[in-house]
Amino acid sequence: MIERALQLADAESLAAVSIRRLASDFHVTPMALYWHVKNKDELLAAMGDDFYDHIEISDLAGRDWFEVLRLVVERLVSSLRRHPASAGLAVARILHSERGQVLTELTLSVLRDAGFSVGRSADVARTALHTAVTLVAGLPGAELDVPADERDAALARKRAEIAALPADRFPCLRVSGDALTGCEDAEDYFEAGTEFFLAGVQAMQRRLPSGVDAP
Amino acid sequence: MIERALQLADAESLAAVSIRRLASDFHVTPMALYWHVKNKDELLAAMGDDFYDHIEISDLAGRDWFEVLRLVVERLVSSLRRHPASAGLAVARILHSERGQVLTELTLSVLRDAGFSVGRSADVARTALHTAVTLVAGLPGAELDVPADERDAALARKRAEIAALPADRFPCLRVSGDALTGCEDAEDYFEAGTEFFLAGVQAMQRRLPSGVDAP
DNA sequence: ACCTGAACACCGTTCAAGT
DNA sequence: ACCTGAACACCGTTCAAGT
Repeated sequence: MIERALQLADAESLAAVSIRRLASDFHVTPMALYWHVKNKDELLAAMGDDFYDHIEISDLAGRDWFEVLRLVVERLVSSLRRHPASAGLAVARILHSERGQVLTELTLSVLRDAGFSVGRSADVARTALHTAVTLVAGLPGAELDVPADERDAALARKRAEIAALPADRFPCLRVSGDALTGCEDAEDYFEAGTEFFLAGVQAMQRRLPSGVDAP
Repeated sequence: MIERALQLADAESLAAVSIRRLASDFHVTPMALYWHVKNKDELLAAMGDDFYDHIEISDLAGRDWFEVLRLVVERLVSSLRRHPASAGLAVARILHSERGQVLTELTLSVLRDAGFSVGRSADVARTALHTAVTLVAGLPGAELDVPADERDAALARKRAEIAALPADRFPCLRVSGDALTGCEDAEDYFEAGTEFFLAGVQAMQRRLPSGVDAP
């Protein structure tokens, strides 16, 4: 049922996921679902939890802090990519999911070891999750708020609108139209996004008082 | 009407914004609103456009590219902070809003001048917007998905749950509970988030072949 | 243990009609 | 130019009842 909801979100949109719609997919009355789930919020929660249930974390311990951080973002990204239309649900669930808790604890602990203060560690950990979610949910050209069979048309419309802009006032925008609305290589995109985040963290660490832990 | 919708989103939640609810606030039938707005999507679009209508851009030209980039993020953030619960609506509207187009053109043009390729400029510009939205919508402790009068209680519940975690397995999480769920100083938070983004951009620029434009 | 039927309070939206 | 009434197809949810 959760799996079906995640599929439905990707195929049509997260907005298309409803108790009644799922019930009719299962040839059952809407009220039948209330046996399996307390209410719709719990359904969405279970969808968000799913992402953490599919992340490998047991092999992360005992590595360099920076490598752990990179792996955490990479694994978040690849887990979220399984169901991009629901990726946003993961943020609210990380501290309610058992594995989300373990992942957070591990991330915070390597950041503290690297010299970040409690506050900064929390900032970086939060940003790691937000980065992963934003990368996946914001993949240019994915058009996740639109049914799958209308995505090509929606994207074409978007590009036509940019191309129709006056060339004298919007020269950069016009040459960047395709780059803004689409993505040549998704793997490159996710790797670049992850590197961008890691570069920010490194810059932050360089400003730390070296040799001693931050307060 | 748009202003009322934005207020309602902040006071209760974006989900509370409905045609029928707005109509009843104005002591009018739901169908009356359809005279002023084509449908609900157009209402949400107008809410998203509002953010760009309140950004000053005319004084941005003729400055150093890095200063422009900082100002763009800062102004996006302060405009989005006017109505944080609706901040997410801005992403879909930037290229449909007149001032959003101008802002994007300006941003892309300073990035191109700084030596970034078309693709990288698009990446950085997109990330600038996503950063601003994520910072505002993700302000720890804001609890924007919950009615304003339940936010304190929701936050307290969240913190209690973290405090109830087993101390042996989640030591870092427990000491970071408050830092993860709340924010001591919002101004510091937004400034640090902006600096984090800018540090990533700087790291990216340092990798550029110097003296020549990237392909 | 799992599902149904009837009911209620909500949604967005259309269309013809009113002033 | 601006609003209403009635109607339709959707929502989530409760509660008592069925097997």
